[in-house]
Amino acid sequence: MTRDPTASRGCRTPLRADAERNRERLLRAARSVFAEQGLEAPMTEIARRAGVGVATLFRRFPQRVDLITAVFDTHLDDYQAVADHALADPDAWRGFVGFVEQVCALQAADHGFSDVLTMSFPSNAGFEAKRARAFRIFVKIVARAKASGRLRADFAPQDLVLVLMANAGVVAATGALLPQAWRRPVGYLLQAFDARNTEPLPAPPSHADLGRVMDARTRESAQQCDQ
Amino acid sequence: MTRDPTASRGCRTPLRADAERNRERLLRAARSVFAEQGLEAPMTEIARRAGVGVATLFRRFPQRVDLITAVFDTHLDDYQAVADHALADPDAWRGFVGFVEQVCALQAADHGFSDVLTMSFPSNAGFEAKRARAFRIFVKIVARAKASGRLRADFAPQDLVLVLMANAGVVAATGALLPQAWRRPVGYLLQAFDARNTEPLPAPPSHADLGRVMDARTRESAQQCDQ
DNA sequence: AATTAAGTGGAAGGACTATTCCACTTGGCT
DNA sequence: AGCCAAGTGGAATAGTCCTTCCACTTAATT
Repeated sequence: MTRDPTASRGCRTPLRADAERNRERLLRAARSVFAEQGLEAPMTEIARRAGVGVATLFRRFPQRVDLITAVFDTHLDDYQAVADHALADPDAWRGFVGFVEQVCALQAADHGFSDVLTMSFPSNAGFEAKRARAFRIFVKIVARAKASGRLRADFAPQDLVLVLMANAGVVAATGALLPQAWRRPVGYLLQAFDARNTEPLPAPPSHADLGRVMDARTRESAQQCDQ
Repeated sequence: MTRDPTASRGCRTPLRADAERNRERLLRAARSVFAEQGLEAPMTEIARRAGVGVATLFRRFPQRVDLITAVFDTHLDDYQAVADHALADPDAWRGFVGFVEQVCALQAADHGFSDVLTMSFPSNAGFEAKRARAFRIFVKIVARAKASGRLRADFAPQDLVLVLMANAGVVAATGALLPQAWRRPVGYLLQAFDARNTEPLPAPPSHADLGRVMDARTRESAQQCDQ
């Protein structure tokens, strides 16, 4: 994409060419390890797969969370693209359904991303800004689908987070053995979101509450103090 | 409940009185630790809370799985009781809905049980027999609710397992911070199970497939070889 | 009260992982 | 070509947890 070696990170002094090369090998290795094993994969495994020493990994990404946000930054772009595409769908309901299905498919395809979607990373403002931007698109998708009459009026945008948590549970349990199993519960949920279902529901958690939950999840998996 | 000290386990020689006392303290401690921290809580923490040495814990329960099945055996009785109660409900649909809600509530109340419900323990035949018996009741609950016309015809009993996996995900993520958050996605799912929703769904996993998944989950969390 | 097999606690050993350190290497510049 | 700051790998340290071991204690029996 970019040729400027400084552009890939926000640092003052550009990395030496070999260091930049190693950084990219680390990102590639981390991407596949996180996808296979989740966010708590051993750092040594990532360094080994990248073919560099662990010191190089820790010098470039002092905290696990730095590596995580660097790896999944591009995934958030995919997330955003899926949202944009859904909003552009001439059929509002189909756009909504497609968005939920595709995001759940992203979760199923990447064990790490599955968790990232239900955690927050306050130490990386850019990362959270991307998430917030995609979520704002989703709010529009929801509004449009409600206006079309197909999405029930009491659907709350926060429900997406609950869906992602539920799907993460299914994907974590069924994993590689039944890679399509998640489609069934997601199918049920999508039908429940149809406006033909009008029975009252328990109240959704507030946006702020979910933010606190997502923060807490990050903190418990990263036992080190940040900043 | 029982006064016969041999009755609480299937062993030949009864335990010495002090040993039996320690065994019960261990079970009580493990119950609360598993509930709070999940099935992977440190063994030393359990021994510490029981006020005994770790050796006592390992002598009585050589493998973690032995402790888990001993602790959750009584929970399976609750599970069974909930199923029996649901089947006895004069309103078949209300029985079905109540069963799903109550089992999900059991998951929310106990982090360990939440996982136990989606794992299998082939090394403990009695444990699996109890689970199978409760599941057979659930199959009847399902058949009766379908016959009443309120439960959609394409609901599969295996869907319960997927619901439990999804709920485990929600409960694990929202945890103590939002102890009621699970009610909303479960509410959605229950509405989706209503016969008014007739759109086709992705096929459910077979019973055998889910059995394999549940076995695999047990194996990965217990890295030791069994038997 | 004496005997002894059963039971006990805590230390020790071993596996695994995160993180730091430092002697050595190398890219980029003159 | 030669300098040197930037960069490197792997060893060393530290922390956590599981599991075993063994010298000591105690319940039950006589």
